[in-house]
Amino acid sequence: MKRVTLRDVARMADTSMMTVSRVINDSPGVSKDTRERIMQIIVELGYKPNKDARSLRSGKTGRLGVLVFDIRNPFYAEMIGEIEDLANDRGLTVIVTDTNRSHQKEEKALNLLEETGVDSVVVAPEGYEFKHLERASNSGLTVVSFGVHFPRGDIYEVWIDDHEGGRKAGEHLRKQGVTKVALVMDNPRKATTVGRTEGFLEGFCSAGESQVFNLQLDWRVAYETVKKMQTLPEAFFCHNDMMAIGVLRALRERRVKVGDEVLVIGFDDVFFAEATNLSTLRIPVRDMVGATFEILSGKKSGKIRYVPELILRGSA
Amino acid sequence: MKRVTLRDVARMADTSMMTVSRVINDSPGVSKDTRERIMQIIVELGYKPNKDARSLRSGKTGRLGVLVFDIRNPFYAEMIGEIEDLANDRGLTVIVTDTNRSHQKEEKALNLLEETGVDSVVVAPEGYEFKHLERASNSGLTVVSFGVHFPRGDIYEVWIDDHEGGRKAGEHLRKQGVTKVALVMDNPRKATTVGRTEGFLEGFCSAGESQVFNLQLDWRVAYETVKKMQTLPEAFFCHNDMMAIGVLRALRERRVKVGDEVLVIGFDDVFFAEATNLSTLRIPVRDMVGATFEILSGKKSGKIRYVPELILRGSA
DNA sequence: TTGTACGCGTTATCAA
DNA sequence: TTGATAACGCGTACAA
Repeated sequence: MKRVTLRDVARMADTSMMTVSRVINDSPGVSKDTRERIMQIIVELGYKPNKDARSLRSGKTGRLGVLVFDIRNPFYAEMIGEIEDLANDRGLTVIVTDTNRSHQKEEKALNLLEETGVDSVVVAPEGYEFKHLERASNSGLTVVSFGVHFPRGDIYEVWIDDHEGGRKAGEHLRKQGVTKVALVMDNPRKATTVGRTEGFLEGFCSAGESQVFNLQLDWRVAYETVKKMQTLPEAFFCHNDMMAIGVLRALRERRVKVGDEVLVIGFDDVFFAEATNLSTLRIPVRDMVGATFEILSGKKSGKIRYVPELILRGSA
Repeated sequence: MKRVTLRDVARMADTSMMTVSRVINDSPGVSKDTRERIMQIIVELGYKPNKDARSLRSGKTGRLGVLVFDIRNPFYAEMIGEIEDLANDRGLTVIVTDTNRSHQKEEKALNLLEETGVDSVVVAPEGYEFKHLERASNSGLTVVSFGVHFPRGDIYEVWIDDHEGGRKAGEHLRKQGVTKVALVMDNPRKATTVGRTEGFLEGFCSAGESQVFNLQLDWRVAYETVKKMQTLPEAFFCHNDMMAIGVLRALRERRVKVGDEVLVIGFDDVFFAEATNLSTLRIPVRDMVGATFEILSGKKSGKIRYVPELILRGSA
């Protein structure tokens, strides 16, 4: 099963490799006759251009790297799905890497992608450091930070305004008359956590008592934490829907009526938020991926901001 | 920012490209001195081998293609996550494509992967046709079907015994005294659907009345179907956990006590099954991915079978 | 409109 | 132990 090459096609068509090359690239300068004849032979032989040779020659890889923070979180799966759709339309190959919630792995994976060879990288970063992103960007890669905002970082971004999202949640709970609230958040070193927490407290106006938990980003941890709480607050604001689902489970086991006795708000609006009737802050993934590709294609640049929308369902 | 090549390193080290090549490949035949000297220069210059050139030269791409049926379903996200882990250990690059529940797209994506160039493909197929898999396999690619069994297909498989899984569910419900059950299944043309349905009916022993719905694989559709049902059965057996979550939502809105008045069993055991207390048939994704890599590395071959385990939680 | 020659970065082969 | 040369498959520059 030897691979069919340009040379084989040329030989078969009794012409030069160059002419065949022109045909497969739709370049001008080939007569209709020759073009058709060659086309036929290409189909006959089942010729497929070798992309590695092309990349080697052209310097462009036609590959797009995607680094996600946690592929098991449906938010990122959704993001990948949307990216794939657009990438496919543009004939790009998508290389996905799960950084598994580890900053160290994020750096490693980024290096690996550079070695593998990609034209650009979309990163949903851990959100603490950004030096590695800048470095990659400086070394000639187009880098887009997806979701996370680094005000002092010099990289492209399609970011979500965490502060504003938090504010909306806080404001809503205050208006609902909530006075005692618990925040089930991620690591406080991250920009995301700080934004959501501070935004919330601003919107909540210190109207009452608030307690902040900074936990590992894992629904099970959230579950166990709430399960063990001595006294429950009147509401929970969760770092994302995954954490929220853990909280919901704990509340269910404690036989608390969610949306009535205790309110819960998540963040992201993944599919199971709707399916489990969870109020949450919607991140417009699809639009954001669209913007990402506009950056990749050079139509836009800089830092593009999106604001989450508060989606009210049964839980709050 | 020109790329540093082997030639640059060789020039700098005042030696030949070949020697440098030997160093970066840990090949024998280089003196300790030269090796160390070259190593140092490699670090100094920040040299990274160009994988495209390597692939071109060696014929091996170091790339693994993964085709999943629906990346938004956490089952597949989990599968990808596990594959990534093992691929990383082996220095493989993973190229993921979501076939978006479309057989047509599955075929297209497979072709695309062949053009992109991969050494092997793991495909979680739609599960109706398998000709395209055989074709790809015959053209020199290592193809592994993940999850789906094609008894008459001549391709490697790491498959899950749907029939046995269904049987376990049916048997359990029968023993619970259920007599009226509804099956919320996928397209009946698929091997998976047939296996789960027939297995269930066998285990259920036609002990009572059963009604089969063949729906589009979408939690929303499942939700709407159950929402509209005139009379409810005593139990639901769902094609997967995604469908089950739709059923659960409908039941909740109908104010039915799940696990008490109506039982529900899913399939897959994704993370939200545990979080929402859903009984289900667990597919050992991690083990299966391990087996997949044993096939890829040539340590195993043929068709490797796994049996789902019935995980009982509150819903049944 | 068509063809020739060279180079992209690497490795296999063979010779020194 | 080291190096020269060719080749992997393709595209660009230039010539015909």
